Amino acid sequence: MEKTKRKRLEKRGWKIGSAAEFLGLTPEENRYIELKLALSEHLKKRRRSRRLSQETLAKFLSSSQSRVAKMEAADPTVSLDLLVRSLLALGSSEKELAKVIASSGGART
Amino acid sequence: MEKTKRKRLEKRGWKIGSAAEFLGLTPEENRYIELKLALSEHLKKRRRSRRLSQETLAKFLSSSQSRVAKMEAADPTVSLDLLVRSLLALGSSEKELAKVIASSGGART
DNA sequence: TGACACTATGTCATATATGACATATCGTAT
DNA sequence: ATACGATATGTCATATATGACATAGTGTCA
Repeated sequence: MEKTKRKRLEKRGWKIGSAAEFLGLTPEENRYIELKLALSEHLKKRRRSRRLSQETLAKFLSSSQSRVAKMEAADPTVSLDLLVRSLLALGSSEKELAKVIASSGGART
Repeated sequence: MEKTKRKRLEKRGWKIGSAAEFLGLTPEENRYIELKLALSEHLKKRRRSRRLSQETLAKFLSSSQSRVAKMEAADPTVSLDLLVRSLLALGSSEKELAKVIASSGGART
């Protein structure tokens, strides 16, 4: 289960941290990454519910298709700034962002 | 009141947007900035409640006093990433972040 | 007054993020 | 099969963020 996660993250290019302990990430790095993952998944959902292609969304955001793809893949080179600005541009409310972020934590209801 | 805000932001180095309309910012830019302001204020609060100096916090974050000052001043050169990572490092929960972000919106209770 | 801890501001070399582009892969029709 | 729209992946030049450092300002205490 943690192995799976490791693969999932390594595959995505996350080679964070230094020492070869546990998963190689500190709890804080982990929470930060989970937060980005949650936002990127939400972005994908929102785009799809609007029936937009990555290309169309990219133009709307003055970005490029490849960057949108990377956002949705939670590529390590995409910043929280870009994710948040994109979601705001897509019409997400602060409350909505808050919900997504809160859920990236304990996933408690 | 809006004049005040403009000064407040311009003074801080925010020279966003292009055209000279209203405040020079689109609603999305504005919401993005408010979000950063909310986080930076929260960071200041959290640091103070822990009775840490900027210098001490900086070392803890492997950063520098000047960058901490800029974080707290919501300087345009500080990223959401840095703000969020700092707050997580300071022990903020996802729920807490969510609250701060939600409040940066309508400020509804 | 000066000395002090703390904070703010400006600059810079380096590190990281970004849009753009090419190209590959996938899905799903015909 | 092939063709086509969408998505993924890799690279690169440029843009932006970062830590570090110097220095200036601010408050407080003797």
